[in-house]
Amino acid sequence: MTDLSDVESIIESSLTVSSAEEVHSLCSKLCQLLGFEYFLYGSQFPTSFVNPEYVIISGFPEDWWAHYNTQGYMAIDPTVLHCTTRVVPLRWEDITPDKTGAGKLVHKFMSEAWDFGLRTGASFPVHGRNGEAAIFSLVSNEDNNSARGMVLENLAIGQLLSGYIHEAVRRIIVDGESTIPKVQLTERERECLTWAAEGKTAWETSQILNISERTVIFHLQNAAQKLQVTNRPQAVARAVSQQLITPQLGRS
Amino acid sequence: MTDLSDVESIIESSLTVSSAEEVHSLCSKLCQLLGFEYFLYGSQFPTSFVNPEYVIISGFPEDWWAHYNTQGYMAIDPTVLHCTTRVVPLRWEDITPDKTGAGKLVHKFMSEAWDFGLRTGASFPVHGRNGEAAIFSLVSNEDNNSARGMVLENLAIGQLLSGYIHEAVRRIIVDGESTIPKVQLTERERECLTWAAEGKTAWETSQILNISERTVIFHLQNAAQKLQVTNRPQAVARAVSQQLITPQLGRS
DNA sequence: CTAATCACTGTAATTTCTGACAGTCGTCCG
DNA sequence: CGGACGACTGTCAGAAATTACAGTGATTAG
Repeated sequence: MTDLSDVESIIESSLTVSSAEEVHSLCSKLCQLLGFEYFLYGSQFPTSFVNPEYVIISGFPEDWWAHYNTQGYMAIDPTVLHCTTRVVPLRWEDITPDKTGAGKLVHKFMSEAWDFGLRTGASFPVHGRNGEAAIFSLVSNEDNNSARGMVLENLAIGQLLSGYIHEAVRRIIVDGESTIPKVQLTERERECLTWAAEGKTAWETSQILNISERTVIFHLQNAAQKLQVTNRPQAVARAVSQQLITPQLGRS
Repeated sequence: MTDLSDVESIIESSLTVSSAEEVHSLCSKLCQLLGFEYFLYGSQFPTSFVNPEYVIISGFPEDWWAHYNTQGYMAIDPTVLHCTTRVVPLRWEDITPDKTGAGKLVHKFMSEAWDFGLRTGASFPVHGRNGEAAIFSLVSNEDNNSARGMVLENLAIGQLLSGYIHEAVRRIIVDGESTIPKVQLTERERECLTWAAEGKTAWETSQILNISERTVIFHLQNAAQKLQVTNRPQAVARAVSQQLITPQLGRS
């Protein structure tokens, strides 16, 4: 079992790191601490549905990672699939592809990973406040009961620390320089977008907010400009996926 | 430290529970196991931005919970605020409202909670695959260092189990009967919605997909009907928030 | 005080969306 | 084989959104 003070120290470090390199070494440290050889952090920010932004911090063997990318394995990786759809960790031993059709590819993928030293591990999903999805994997190159026991023992710690790692990345990447823009909407812009997302026309929204239809259009146009989008459906999609508008608390 | 086999048994139970009552007793069990007196599970499903669906499973003192609701405390509850914006647990001892303005209300709120026996605890955020946000709180009525130590020790376990609880609720509520409908879109409907969410007009989408503009409109109308919405922005908003359309893997 | 920001309003031309009409073609399943 | 379903296409009228024009008034930060 891992020492509580070590975990606390990693949490504290995660709150102060300020570059991707520091996150990398922090991950390495926690990886070692928990007894694993390899790690991988990856996240996807919903800046666009067709070309989302990715942030990858890899502690996987370089040749495997290169192979993974040239083969486009992300599309079939069962850990990625799990982490985009679930909120609980995936123990790699629980991956059981069927031998037919798509399962065959997954089988090949996993045996290749095994050959590169990625043998026993767990993947932790993190879903963030801005609609981003992240995965953090911890992997051992042992393939035995002791390694599997280690995975089980660290399931909770791994899930907890994945959250802190993700928030560190988020702070550095999104709130920092980055290609991922930070958009500040005004109260009115949010209101108008919310009602648009609710299916109201500009005129209907104007009745709800007791302002003129023209003003509603004005706010929606300003919002669209800030979001760098060209029309209302796209503005609504961005606002929703970046969680600039969220279901109101305390209603219903 | 909690026994690993107890945690495993709770995880297993979470996979088979089939009613809200069973979830309640499962939560009670884990609450006791970790040494707490009270729990609360709450989640919000983004079925609508104005009237979201709530699922509450309360193991809080009844009179406090009634008071909480009549006062509309959800809007100011710092644990709710934390869990809607963060992905890591909140230790209640870290809540430090300023004494000015809104902080004053929070202060009042917390001292009232203390009076009802809610004194030391932690709240765990869970963000789900369909844009839903959940909070799981574990609370002790002790207010001393041993209780605070207990919170710290169970931070990882609590975060892990919150995920399993949430998935159990999700399975029962959303995939079961429920007021939250499960929508199945066809491939074409998803494609058309995705491009609409990218800001493409029906005509532009028709060029991308090599079909007629009329057909794109047709698919969008069918999607809107399935989603029970009245126009395109709303259809896009629903599809995004229910993650019926998601950023494509392996691009960018 | 000045500049910036936000909330607000109007007109007019053009494009896009919505809704209601009416169909074809192919596949899968009982 | 018949029925259900998905993908596909067309026209037309009315409603809504987009773009571009041109402003007012209030508040706030430097």
